[in-house]
Amino acid sequence: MPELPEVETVVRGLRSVLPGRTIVSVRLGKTDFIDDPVALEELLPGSRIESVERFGKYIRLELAPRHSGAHREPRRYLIVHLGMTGRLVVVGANQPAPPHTHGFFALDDGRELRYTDPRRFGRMLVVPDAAIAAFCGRLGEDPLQISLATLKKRLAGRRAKIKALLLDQRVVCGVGNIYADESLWLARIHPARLAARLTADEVSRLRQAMRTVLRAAIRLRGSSISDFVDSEGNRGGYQGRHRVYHRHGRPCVRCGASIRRMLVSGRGTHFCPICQPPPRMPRRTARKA
DNA sequence: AGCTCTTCCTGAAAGC
DNA sequence: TGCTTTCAGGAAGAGC
Repeated sequence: MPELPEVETVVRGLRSVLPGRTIVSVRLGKTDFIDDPVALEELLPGSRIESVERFGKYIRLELAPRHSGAHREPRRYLIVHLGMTGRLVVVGANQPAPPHTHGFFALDDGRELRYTDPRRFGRMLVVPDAAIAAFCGRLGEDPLQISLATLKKRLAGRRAKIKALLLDQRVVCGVGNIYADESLWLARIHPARLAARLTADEVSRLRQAMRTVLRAAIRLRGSSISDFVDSEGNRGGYQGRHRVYHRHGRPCVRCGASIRRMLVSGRGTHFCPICQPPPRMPRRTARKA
């Protein structure tokens, strides 16, 4: 499942080939994951790609304004979220397309940007210049950028479990299930701890753990669990470095205890029961007699 | 308001 | 062995 390191890997690949290229035509397959398919078909052809950026788990292609006659259209952005199983690759337009390829964006150099997504949990939309700040503004800060003071502020007073908040993109953006579990293990914090109950030192360790884990994962070009591949179709290398994710029943590399799996806020959650001590049970309300 | 649960979808894995 | 059932998960929206 593409999270921050996987999306960063895809973005770096796309950045090496897309800027300067113009989209010449658009062909779509299934469109139920696209906000406005007609907008993609009408607004993208003739648009030159200026830059490729990541924000959270989103990919943002900046498109230069088109000129229609004397009229200059607004700058636009193509926003792509890979969801669970989305792939964004650039290949020769004559290459056969794998099943579930629902977006074909032909480029002016004979290649094609393609979007493949079996489960269609991804998302694709065009956002005009005037709306892009609001769209990006809904997200919290990037976990590689956020200051300790800001993170403390975001968690202060929150009675949700810390893992649920790490997955909430309005708190920090880009962390998903794998890197939430890996970061909490490195910081020695149980995923079901309430955010408001974390000590200042624990919040600091958590921030540092996210930075360590995410940077290492970027360095290894992400985790290929199910079918993640980068923009050239290559698998990542970080799946071999997972310490808890999908390791339930196997020994903790730090203390040897058996890694456990539980549900936290409906998510499969992996942790070490020794290194990550569980929260004390909430005080039971007084019972009559 | 804040938090958790449900829903969407398909392929892989578990179950019989 | 092979078919059927269950499950995983990002994020929007419903429900409590």
